[in-house]
Amino acid sequence: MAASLGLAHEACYAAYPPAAAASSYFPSPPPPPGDLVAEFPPPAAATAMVDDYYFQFREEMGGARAPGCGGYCSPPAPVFDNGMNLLSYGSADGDGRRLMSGPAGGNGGGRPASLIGFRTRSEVDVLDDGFKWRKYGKKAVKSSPNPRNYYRCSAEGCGVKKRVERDRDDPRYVITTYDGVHNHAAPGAAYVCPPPRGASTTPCFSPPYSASSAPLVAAPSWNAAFDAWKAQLHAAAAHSSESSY
DNA sequence: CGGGTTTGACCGGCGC
DNA sequence: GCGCCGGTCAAACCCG
Repeated sequence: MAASLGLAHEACYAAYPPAAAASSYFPSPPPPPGDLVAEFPPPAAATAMVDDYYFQFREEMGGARAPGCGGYCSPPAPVFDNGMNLLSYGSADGDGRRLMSGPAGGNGGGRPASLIGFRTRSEVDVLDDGFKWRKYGKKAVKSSPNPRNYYRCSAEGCGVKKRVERDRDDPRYVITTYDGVHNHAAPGAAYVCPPPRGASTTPCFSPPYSASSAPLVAAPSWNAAFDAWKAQLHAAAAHSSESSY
């Protein structure tokens, strides 16, 4: 079965300052590929490369500026059915340990069915991503001075979970890890648009424009674009392995 | 009163 | 086997 890309929602996370939109999303430079995939065997070079390219992809696709707010909006945060282990993103914390874990994340049974995490520079801990979440736990983790919060999708029958915690090294960043694929549409796509720097830090939660006219990368095209990227990467990886090994 | 949050307890995996 | 740790449960609590 081909790995499918299940779109999580149509929200966007914004980060500022705008001038550094891309680097606001991800560490600069990105964490070493080895860290990204260390938890998910096999840590094939190709996989690491895909992860690396994924950063670039999101940076390139994430520069669309949302009118009416001071931030830049990233593409929708995807939740992937990644049988291909493509999107396991997690920056290593200070100890070099994984940030992501979970029933499927442990090495006991293979890779996670769908797991993606990302960093967002935000002063609010919980970013509205268009889905309704219910908090079910809070835990102090040894590897970080900041507590980790656990959320579950409130939709009946939807088992998607997410973990939210402040970056240990830079508390200005929120690390959100999604685990699972939503089996329903977002109840209300929300756009989180931090105001310009210096202004109130209260995010706006209503879309500043209709989804149809949004200059953001629309969900389907984002998926399609990423699919194209994957195809390129696999082709490149195949070519590279042929010529290098 | 219903739904969400808080928080301590509990459980299972893992390393020693 | 034991202790540590992360993840989850569930009762109490809070709030609209």
